[in-house]
Amino acid sequence: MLQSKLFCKAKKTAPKDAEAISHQYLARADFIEQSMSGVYRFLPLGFRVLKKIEEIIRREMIELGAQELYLPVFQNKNLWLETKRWETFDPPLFKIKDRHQKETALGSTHEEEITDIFRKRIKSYQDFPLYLFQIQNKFRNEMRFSGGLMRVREFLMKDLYSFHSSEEDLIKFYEKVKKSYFKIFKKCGLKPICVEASSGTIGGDLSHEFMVPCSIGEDRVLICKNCGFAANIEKIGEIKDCPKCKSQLEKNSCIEIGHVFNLGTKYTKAMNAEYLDKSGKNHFPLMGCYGIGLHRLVATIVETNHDEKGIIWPEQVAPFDVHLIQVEDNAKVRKGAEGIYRDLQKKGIEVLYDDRGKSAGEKFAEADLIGLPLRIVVSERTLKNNCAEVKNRNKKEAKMIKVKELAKFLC
RNA sequence: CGGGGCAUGGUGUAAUGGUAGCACGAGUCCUUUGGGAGGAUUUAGUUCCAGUUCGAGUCUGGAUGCCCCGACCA
Repeated sequence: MLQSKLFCKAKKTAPKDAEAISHQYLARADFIEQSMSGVYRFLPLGFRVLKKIEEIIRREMIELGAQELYLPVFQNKNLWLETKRWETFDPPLFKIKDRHQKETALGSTHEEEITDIFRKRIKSYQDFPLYLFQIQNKFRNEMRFSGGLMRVREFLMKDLYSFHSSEEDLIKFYEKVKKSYFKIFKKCGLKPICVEASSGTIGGDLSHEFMVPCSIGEDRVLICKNCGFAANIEKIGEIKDCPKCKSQLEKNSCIEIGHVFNLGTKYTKAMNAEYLDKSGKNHFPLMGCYGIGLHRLVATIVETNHDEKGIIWPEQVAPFDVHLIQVEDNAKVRKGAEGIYRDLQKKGIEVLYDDRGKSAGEKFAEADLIGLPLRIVVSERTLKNNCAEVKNRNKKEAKMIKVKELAKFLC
């Protein structure tokens, strides 16, 4: 991608309302733009990040044996009446009326939808287990929106639902999903801790949250450094000593980036979704649901991967792999840079090529702000030795690499 | 939903009730190019509706929007 053609234009100043560092950098680097309170537009750079994360998650879900589907945003009121969640307003639904005054809602979660699909076509024990997931926008009528992408009213979410014929099978899968979540978050450059949580309004007997320690986090988590026990303060209250080993607990602010629930038979019972076992007896299947909020994930990645100059994208979620910068806009330098641009692209490396006539300092500052993992500088000075300068965004020192060996060096 | 705050070009800011100005950005042209360059030129603003006043960005009332704190959440 030629930066001269890139729709996103870096800015020197952030909107004055942006307090969270992730909000400031994402806005300044022009990844996102606010449209209204709690609603954000993803511009081309931001969208590329979203797509990268989506693909990491999708691959892991498929690895788990889950099948992807796509459910409607419009939710049937009757389904929500069945589970008695329509009136409780929990999770906070956006209720709307059509022109015939018929009520419907925008999806805030999809347990009702998925259970309805399930009960219409699963009748036998032979169909278990079943795993279905989607990556789709959720709408939540929260009391308040805050922190840029941290808490918004419309956000992209991966939601996975599992159906089981035995508790044992559910627990086994539940643990598998937890492992898979750790893999996903690691690829996103995050090191979350898994904590016991209260299930809140989604319901169920058991749930775990994935928490990333961060000062702007809204959750308070108690961690035992001795035995590794960790729990949301919401679940266990303000206790001082570890319930497992009696050591002193440490209090941490955390961002919740994922949540897994053992729902038991809450939804299958409420919606009368039954199946027949071997002996022809009716049973309610057990359910699990597992969510990751992608907008918050983007914000959390930036919150925990930046320096005073800008974002430092983890490799796998960066909008491009390489930021190629030409210093001095003359025929020789341009020819050198264009050659590298073509070579790298041929190798399947995604390159953002700064071909603009801006000053070197300005280009470097913008490159640091945008935060691609690798920066390659081409100038008269480097070309004199048939070299280009290669620098990691998260390192101070740069290396001179022969232009001919660049592609090989990077692969 | 309760409490607090703010509202001026795209962004950040100024203007005793009396000419809406500055900087950055953006556009065009020229000169520049190793850490946010210079010149020329162009562009664009008082959230909305009432009221007070000879005169309102400024005062009053209302609406709307946005931010922060609490409860809620991925």
